[in-house]
Amino acid sequence: MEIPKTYEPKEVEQRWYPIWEERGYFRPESNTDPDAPVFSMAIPPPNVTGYLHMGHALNHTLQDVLARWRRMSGDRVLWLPGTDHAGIATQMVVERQLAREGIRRQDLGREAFVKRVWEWREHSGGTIQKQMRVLGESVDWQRERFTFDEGLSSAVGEVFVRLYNEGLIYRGEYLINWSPGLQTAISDLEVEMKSVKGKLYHIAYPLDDDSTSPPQHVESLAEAFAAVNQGDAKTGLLHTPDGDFVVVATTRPETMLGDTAVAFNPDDERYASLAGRSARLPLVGRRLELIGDAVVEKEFGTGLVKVTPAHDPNDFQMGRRHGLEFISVIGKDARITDAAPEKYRGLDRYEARKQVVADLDALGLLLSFEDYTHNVGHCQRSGVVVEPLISTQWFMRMKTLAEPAVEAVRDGRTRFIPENTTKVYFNWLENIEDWCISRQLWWGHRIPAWYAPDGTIVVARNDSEARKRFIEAGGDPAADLRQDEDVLDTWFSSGLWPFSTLGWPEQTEDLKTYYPTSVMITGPDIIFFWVARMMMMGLKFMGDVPFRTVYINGLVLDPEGQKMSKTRGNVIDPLQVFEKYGTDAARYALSSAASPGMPISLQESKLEAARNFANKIWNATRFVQLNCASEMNADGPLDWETELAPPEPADRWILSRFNRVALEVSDALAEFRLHEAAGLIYHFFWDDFCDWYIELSKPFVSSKDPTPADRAVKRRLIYMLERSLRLLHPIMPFITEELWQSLPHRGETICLARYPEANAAQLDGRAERETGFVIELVTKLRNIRSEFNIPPSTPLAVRVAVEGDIQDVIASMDEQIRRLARLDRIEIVDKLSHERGAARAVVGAAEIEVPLEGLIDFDKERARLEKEIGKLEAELKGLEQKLSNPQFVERAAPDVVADSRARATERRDQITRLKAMIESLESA
RNA sequence: GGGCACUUAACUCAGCGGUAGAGUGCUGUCUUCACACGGCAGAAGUCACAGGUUCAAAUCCUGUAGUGCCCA
Repeated sequence: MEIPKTYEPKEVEQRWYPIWEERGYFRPESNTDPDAPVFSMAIPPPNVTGYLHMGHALNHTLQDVLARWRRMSGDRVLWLPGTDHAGIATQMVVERQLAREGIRRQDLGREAFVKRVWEWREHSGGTIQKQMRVLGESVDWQRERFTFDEGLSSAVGEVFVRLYNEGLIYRGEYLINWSPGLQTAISDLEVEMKSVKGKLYHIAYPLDDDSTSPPQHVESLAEAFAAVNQGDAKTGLLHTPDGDFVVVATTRPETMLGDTAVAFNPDDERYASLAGRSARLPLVGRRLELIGDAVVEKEFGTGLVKVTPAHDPNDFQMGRRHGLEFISVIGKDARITDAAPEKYRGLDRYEARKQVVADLDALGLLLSFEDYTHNVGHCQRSGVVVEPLISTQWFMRMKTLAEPAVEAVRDGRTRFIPENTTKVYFNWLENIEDWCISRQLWWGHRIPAWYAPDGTIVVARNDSEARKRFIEAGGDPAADLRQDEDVLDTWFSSGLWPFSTLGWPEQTEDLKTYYPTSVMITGPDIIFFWVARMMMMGLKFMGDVPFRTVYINGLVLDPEGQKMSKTRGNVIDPLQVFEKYGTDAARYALSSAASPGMPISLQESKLEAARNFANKIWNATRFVQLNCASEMNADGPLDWETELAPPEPADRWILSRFNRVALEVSDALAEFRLHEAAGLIYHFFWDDFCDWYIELSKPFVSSKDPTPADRAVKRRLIYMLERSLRLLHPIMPFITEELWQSLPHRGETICLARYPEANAAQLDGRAERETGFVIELVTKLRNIRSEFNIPPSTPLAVRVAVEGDIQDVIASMDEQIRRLARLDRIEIVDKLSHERGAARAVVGAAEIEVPLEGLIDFDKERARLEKEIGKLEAELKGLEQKLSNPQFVERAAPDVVADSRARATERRDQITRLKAMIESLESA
């Protein structure tokens, strides 16, 4: 059999997934144990529009590691895949396509447009699924769901009806965020605040003006304003020969066309006299009330603000509190409406701004304008500045839903990892506002509300139910009921995901079995959008949390630590990365970098290291295959105790190390420290298994005429390798399956093989100490060789002065030590010699001596030993300082004190022996 | 403006009360019969700064500075 020297991941990675999928390994039904614990996850559904990005690759890898680990550990695992119809995003994609054909969606009409979106989804919808298969994701494809499925849609209707009947969904006219770009209402969360450089304008409104015509030009107001405002604290009350004026500050002068009041803080002494007076609105002529309201900040501008109740959230509230008029002067097209003076009608909001400013200036009422950086709400999807305006929409009342969601995390029914994300979650839920759920789009779940000609609203699950209820309530059977044209916010259906995917509102077996799910792994950007809403909906409709644990993975950054974005042009395509380094390597790199909640900057060096690791695994297996062929036909993994000859110290050592690592890996995975698990396995495999265990085995496996003991060594190698592959499989599924299949194993796939569990009886402190000694001995000998530039081809001899058990260890591993350190002879002696041409070292309780006649000189050797002494003395000094402090001895934990004493004694002893070596050489 | 993180070897990051770690890079060396995507040996850090708690602080607390993310 020809095995390539270098691991070529591609072929291996293409081969296994179809087999895994066909044989149903990833279906929970592959576990036939009726008492198996259940582990379930619902995947965060990617948008159907798209393709997976690096964030998905991380997120999916982490989920797959957990799923595979739990599956191998004997759980009945359901990892449910699916996609989101992503209302706005998808509609935009298809509209853009149509635009290329020169068609607007309005030209097609609603029905044809929706059909077109479906067609497009059928056509390109498979991209994500393909990518997920490339990543090796162990999802149950037979349970795949889509938020626009029939079942999920009926869940949406059910929830809407129930919440409406409870008064938690209502329809009404309120100030909402309007996206002029998308021509739809959007929720608060879809508004992105961006810092924008604008201007702050100060505008004067005449006070107590009873004229019915707009005010005329006023001279010198600006100078008067400047005169009284020398310092920081501005005054907005001007007394002039032309009368009194109030000065308001605004960044949006065009909205003054809709002003219906001027407000100040009631505690602001400057303006106490203004209460009850009125002002006249320039350019329009409307009379404005002067009102006191606590939301006005005394420090902002002059402390006087114009109030535009129809175009600003704060002003809207003030308008309601004070019974002000709501005048909508900006329409959904972001142009000035007919409610404004004729001159401005039809102007775009920014043109209107220029015009208003010019006109105010002409009147002498524009007192100043200055550069001003402030935050402006932008539509997250279209990027257009959001226009707050009054519109009739559907809303969900959130406060009563939010409380149980807070409570469930507070009392630990759901746990967040990392723990500090709970603060973010609490903060949002505790300050939650009602949610605008209707969208003026065509792609989405149509709002299940019907309107009768008489204005009656009927909310029902479907058309016929609506009609039935309408008639029952005394409606005219002949009346024409029309369904609401609008659709629901995509997140409405996403919020139901953990139970709608399991069949709700039907009480299915799956729902009973897999809800609540075990873990939700998702990104930090959708804690509010999604996690919080799933919590609320799950608690409301299932009476229990949707998941026991929420793991928030970090952002994936580019190699410079910058956020990836299309505008920056630094987006890394995961598929290209997976192609270049191999899927297993990329998965390893992501897992090993995933410290919970921490951002990951994707360095090439990490990917290279992971690729090298994969190559190492490949070659270690190659070594075993080439050298242990005679033992490869065993029926399954061998039992260490009964089928292998009595183990040597090195065997007990590796077994002990393996069990220790298996224990630590399980702990790490259970606590979601995947990066730690990855590192543990890496170092066990590379350092312990490859660098030492395989090397120690070489004298035995290469013999042409193997003894029973040699064969036992080979079997142990196979045994350790097979178990190591199982330990690694959740992180690197393809290479481990490929190699595992080539070794003696039990079962048809490593996916369903048992995850190695630590066996406490196989932990062996003594073996670890003994082999630890051998490792140190070999390392010191290699160090001597390296220090004195002795080529590997020159064999050396060593004399070891040591007592007791260690003599036996050396004797039993004589051949291995000689091979690893390239020695031709190891001699046990009572005492070292005095010869000057030799290098010496202290190894634990032993002393060693390497005769190097002619290769070294005494001065160099003394310098080397003194350097060693220097290191030991530095350590000893620290220890002695501690131990001489009575409070340390008194108060520190007894084992810490004992440990320090033991170490101090050992160091002192080693220093003494090293010094004696130098002395004996000097006197020689 | 408020909140949450981060600042550790040249770079990217673990560690988060008891002897400073990894990967990459660097230096030297070896084409030894698994692997040069490798072996061996090695150098490299006042753990941002300033206080405090403690017998003991990279680790806990407070403050300062810088960086990032989130919310308003």
